[in-house]
Amino acid sequence: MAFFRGRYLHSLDAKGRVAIPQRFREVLGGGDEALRLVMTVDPEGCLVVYPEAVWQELEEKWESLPQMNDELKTYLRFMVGWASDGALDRQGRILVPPPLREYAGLEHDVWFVGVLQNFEIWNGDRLEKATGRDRVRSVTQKLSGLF
Amino acid sequence: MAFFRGRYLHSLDAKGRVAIPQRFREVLGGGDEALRLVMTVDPEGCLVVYPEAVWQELEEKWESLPQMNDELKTYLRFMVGWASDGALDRQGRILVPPPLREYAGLEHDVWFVGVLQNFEIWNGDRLEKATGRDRVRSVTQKLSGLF
DNA sequence: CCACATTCCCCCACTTTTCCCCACGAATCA
DNA sequence: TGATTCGTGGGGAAAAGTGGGGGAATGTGG
Repeated sequence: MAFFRGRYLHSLDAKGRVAIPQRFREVLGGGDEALRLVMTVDPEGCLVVYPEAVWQELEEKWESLPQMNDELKTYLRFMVGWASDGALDRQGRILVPPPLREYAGLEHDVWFVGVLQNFEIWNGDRLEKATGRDRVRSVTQKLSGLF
Repeated sequence: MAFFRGRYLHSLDAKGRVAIPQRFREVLGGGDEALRLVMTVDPEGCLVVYPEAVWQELEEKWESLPQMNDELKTYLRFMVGWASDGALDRQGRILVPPPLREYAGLEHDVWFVGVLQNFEIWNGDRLEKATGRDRVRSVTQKLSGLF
């Protein structure tokens, strides 16, 4: 299994396009088909991008859950409601739809961050706050039970 | 099982490359295949380097945990988000990507420090602060229950 | 149903980074 | 003192990221 790893600084051009880091394209392209992906938002304030196959597994899981649950409905309104699917253009870029761009506060410089099964797209300042050393140290304490 | 031990002063060249100490290469190359490794960051402010096999075990463990957990997500954003995998070039060097170089404050002189299963790469001043006698003395006290 | 504006995607061109390869110098050992 | 090993430096081809022009597609308003 190949995973998304690492962080890369890329730039969103005037047309709202960004190049996906080459390393991420390799992971996406397990078999070298179309490289389709689904992009949505994360409550932390960034965008999340899934390979289409991974996203579809999530959808099936959601489908199988009790649909009357209000919390689930709220969650789906968020995750699915923001979702945008697309493919890479021939230069390996994706187009970030204006609402998503605005949600994540993306200007010219954006960070790609790999987190195993998917990757995220961040505004630099927000990323720094979310992954600062202090924050990580305190989180590590709480996790120590898990592994 | 061979372990990483000792400290070595090497230099990062203008292109961001450093030679891995020969003793470490021997440990990495249990069988003399590709010598692949994964480099990431540590909250203490240095870089950590794992043989690829060791790193993959970590990833598998993380994958098996509940993915909705916010603390885990923060942790992965940090550990995996900074990770960079690579191989040694024919001179036994690795390329330290600019974001990692900056994170760890690496300039020309860098220290390699072996810590059993993995090794670290340090800026000299930071290493001195992190391993000063006073600090180690106080830490040793707290450990006395463990062994 | 037809103009018109807008969005999207292809192509091309430029710059920067990465990764080969070769070569030098210091240290070690015979 | 020659030979080998190890760390260091640089040249150059290839790859990756960036930006812009223009045609096709889409959607909107008359």
